[in-house]
Amino acid sequence: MPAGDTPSKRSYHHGDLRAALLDAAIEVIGERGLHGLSLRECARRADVSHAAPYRHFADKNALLLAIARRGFERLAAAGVAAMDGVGDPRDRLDAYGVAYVRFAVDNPVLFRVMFTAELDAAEGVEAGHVVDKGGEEGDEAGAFELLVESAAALIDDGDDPREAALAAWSLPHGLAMLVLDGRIPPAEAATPAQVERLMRTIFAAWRGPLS
Amino acid sequence: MPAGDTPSKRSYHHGDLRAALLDAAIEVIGERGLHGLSLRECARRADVSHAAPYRHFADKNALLLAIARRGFERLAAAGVAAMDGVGDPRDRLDAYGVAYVRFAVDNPVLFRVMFTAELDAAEGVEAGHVVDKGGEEGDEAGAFELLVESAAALIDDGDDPREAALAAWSLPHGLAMLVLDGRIPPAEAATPAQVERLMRTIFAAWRGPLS
DNA sequence: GAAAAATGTTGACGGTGACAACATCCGCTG
DNA sequence: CAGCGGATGTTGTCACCGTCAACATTTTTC
Repeated sequence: MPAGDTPSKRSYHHGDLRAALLDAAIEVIGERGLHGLSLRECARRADVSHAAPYRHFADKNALLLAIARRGFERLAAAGVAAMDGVGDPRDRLDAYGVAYVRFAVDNPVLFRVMFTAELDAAEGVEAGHVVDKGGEEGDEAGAFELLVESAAALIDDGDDPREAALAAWSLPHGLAMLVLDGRIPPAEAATPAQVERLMRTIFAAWRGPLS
Repeated sequence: MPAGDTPSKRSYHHGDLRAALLDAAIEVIGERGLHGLSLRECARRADVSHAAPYRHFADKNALLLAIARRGFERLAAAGVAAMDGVGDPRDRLDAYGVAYVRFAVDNPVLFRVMFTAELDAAEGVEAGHVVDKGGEEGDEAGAFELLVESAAALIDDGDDPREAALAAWSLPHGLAMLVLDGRIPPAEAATPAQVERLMRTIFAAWRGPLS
């Protein structure tokens, strides 16, 4: 029973290892990339033995899934917040798109894990938002539903608003991916402000569709 | 010399191990996903010892990069072919987008490796096409240049055609990603024909921008 | 206060990427 | 045709990783 422990050390138990592991994982991915992530390294950074993570995550994949879940929650919140108070449906789609790309640029690791991991095929994530199977509330409607509603106001009756929403989703998603992959010349997307301007230009050019 | 060799065993040397490894790798990724790829498994499938791949690829990353290179070549070819003979600039953009998504759906492994791998940061790939440093011909202009040209004919003088081309690139790219990730409800994108119809609907809705 | 559940540790196993040293084969020069 | 050198494939090895089982410690519950 080690007595004189440093301010942080909680002797045997960690306190909130689960959260610490998630943070460590995000940090590691940011430094070494997704394939450079290892549970052991996360354990090391959390000052814990190499097998400790298995008390909180069944699997390496489970850890990534938890990260993705966190990301989807934040993305949905950002989308909802961006559309909040915006009345015109087209402006709502614009606002959503801008928030979407902004989120991706501000949280590259989360966004990558959300959409790059192969945990996709594995259940737990669906249609852009996390599925809470047997979850507590399940009140997370997903920002996609709001997209559909906004798109519905823009198209002819009889057309499928979900397809319009997909169009409204695909553009920011593609742009975000290209920016994150560095596929857009740095000259075009060096600073965040530049990215936002580019985004707005593109969305403006794209305005007028969906009808 | 070649001689009448039995279909398989070529005594000591393989014949064309490099290509065999690429094929094996694509196969493995298709079966087990990107993170399930291992050089040793590729070597096994090529009937070769576990270190043989290192005579052809400096690195696991080098293998992936070679796959990405192959993909970009084919994608560019498909894009060029799709636009060939199409006169109207807007129709050219449409044709490119359709070919783009079609390529992604038809070659999910290639597309994934092209845009998901972290080899992006490492040089060798740039702005959607492979950079042939000191390569032989380097005549690969990249389909992106054709996009820029087509977009240039659609926008006001003074606007940057590259930004318009980015808009024209982002939409199919995002759609392709979402389809590949299974993020689009299967009901919307179950069969290839369905995907193509969806694509055309989206592009039609999107028509009229860029001016 | 003891049993039970939760959490953390140690040790082990097979698989993997990467390298070094060695073996074999091919093509070329003389 | 001899043989030599480079290309290609092999064996052996090392550290690291994911995962599990067995064990230790702490907290919670009755």
